[in-house]
Amino acid sequence: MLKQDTTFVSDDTQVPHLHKVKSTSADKTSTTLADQILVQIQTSIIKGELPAGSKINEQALAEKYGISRGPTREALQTLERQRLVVRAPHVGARVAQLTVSELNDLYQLRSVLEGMACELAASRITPEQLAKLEDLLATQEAALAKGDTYFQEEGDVDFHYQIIQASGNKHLQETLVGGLYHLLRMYRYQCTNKNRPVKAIAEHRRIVEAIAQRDGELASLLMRRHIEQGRKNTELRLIELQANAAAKETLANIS
Amino acid sequence: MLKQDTTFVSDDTQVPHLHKVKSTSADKTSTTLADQILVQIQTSIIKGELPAGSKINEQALAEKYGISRGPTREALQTLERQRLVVRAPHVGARVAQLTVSELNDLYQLRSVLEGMACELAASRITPEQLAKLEDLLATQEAALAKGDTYFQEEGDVDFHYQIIQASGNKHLQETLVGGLYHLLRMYRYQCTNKNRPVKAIAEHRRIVEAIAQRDGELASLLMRRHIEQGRKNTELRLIELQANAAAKETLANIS
DNA sequence: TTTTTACCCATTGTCGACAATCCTATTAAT
DNA sequence: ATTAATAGGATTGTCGACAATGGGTAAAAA
Repeated sequence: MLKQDTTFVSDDTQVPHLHKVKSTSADKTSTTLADQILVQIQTSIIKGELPAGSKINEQALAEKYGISRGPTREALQTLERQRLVVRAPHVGARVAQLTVSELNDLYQLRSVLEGMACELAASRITPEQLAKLEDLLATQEAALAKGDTYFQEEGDVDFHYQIIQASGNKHLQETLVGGLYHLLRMYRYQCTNKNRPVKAIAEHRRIVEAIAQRDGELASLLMRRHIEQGRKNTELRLIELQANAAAKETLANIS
Repeated sequence: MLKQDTTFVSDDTQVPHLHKVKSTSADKTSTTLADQILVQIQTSIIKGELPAGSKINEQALAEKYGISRGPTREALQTLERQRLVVRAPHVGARVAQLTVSELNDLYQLRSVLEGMACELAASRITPEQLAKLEDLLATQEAALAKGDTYFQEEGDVDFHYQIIQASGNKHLQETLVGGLYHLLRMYRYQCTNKNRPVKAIAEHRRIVEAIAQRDGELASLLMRRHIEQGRKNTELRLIELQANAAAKETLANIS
């Protein structure tokens, strides 16, 4: 489920007192307006409701969520940090474009970083974390038996997330979770590779085993291969997606 | 000199048509207010004029630069992305704290990323980029002969920066330059290790040679060792710095 | 027709004021 | 004396309006 908010305050149980002043109440989330709409815009982008490469109008976006441009701008800046949005001064924000070369850059970097995470996790993971990881794996395998594709996707994100957590390196965590993962999810969602379910889970199992045996080198190798598989898969889908788009484009231009 | 602005538009040669309509022309400053004060606050933090761990008051900061809180807040959010500032909702911003464990996390990550950069650079660097890199190295060696410590520091940043550029991986560049490098500079500036000048330059030379010979594996190894040297150096200084601070603290409490 | 130029409008950047929240100091209670 | 509760002040979050910039359109020149 990839915890959204920003690190600190890991476990707080403060009662939010839910006194909504404006708009529809019944929100579980309190903190700040910018944070609330952030996750909404996020999912809009990842799902493609805001199409890749399209321009974003601050005013329109603000009105859509019933707030002013202030928090909207802050959310956009956060989305820029997450690589989901590109902004230029005095010009505005656009949804990130999905290109093959960027996909490769992204996965290349991810591969190195998660390889590093595995190596660290192998030497630092606690028994509790390991137990949680194995639980998750069991859940995934159960879901696989039922052919549940949605939880499959979520489970995969969780799997990688837990290993990153177990690495214990704060900057690594921030870089991956705060910076790269959202864009990754966008590629994966829109290139809709659901998927190679059987093999991926099997690869997960082997990675966990390597970590459990404290074999960081092996875990890292397996993870990098696992990610490379995902990259190939996504790349193929992206190419055909773009071919379709290009075809539609030229067709429209001719008519 | 670590190029400040935000990636995209790598090589454009569009003529801006310089048709200043209003205000005084001949300003080098354009773009946006937030960007302008950003670099000022940046250097204030890196140099320790805003002490590590200290609270930042938006209003006071805005007044100091003669602007309103709006752009100030945006600059602070950017500083958060650069790891120089930590913000909490409804509480505010603090300058990042320098700790030994974070230093290690940071350098560990940096080591992996710059190793990766070397490997990519070795296979992708262009003759022009290589020439520029060797020029820089020559300049550094010349500066070393004169014992010029300031350009030494700047030159080192430039050296690593050029290799990162030569890697050609956009996300890697953004992660290192946009995300990690500023905090790194802060550690290095405040732990004031000026330095191990002779050895560092020699290491630089060997790295460049490896890249020129397209030996990415060797270049990566040398780079990782080079960075580890820097880490050790900085760690020692940081420890004694914090020991001093702690001593002063207890002394003040006793009196 | 094509290119250049000038203007207008849409959009972003900035400001000051108000609302909501947190921190602190003072007071009250055990 | 120590802790808990409360009120006040200080600081952050949000809003609406205005200023400044860029893009697009239409007229003018080639």
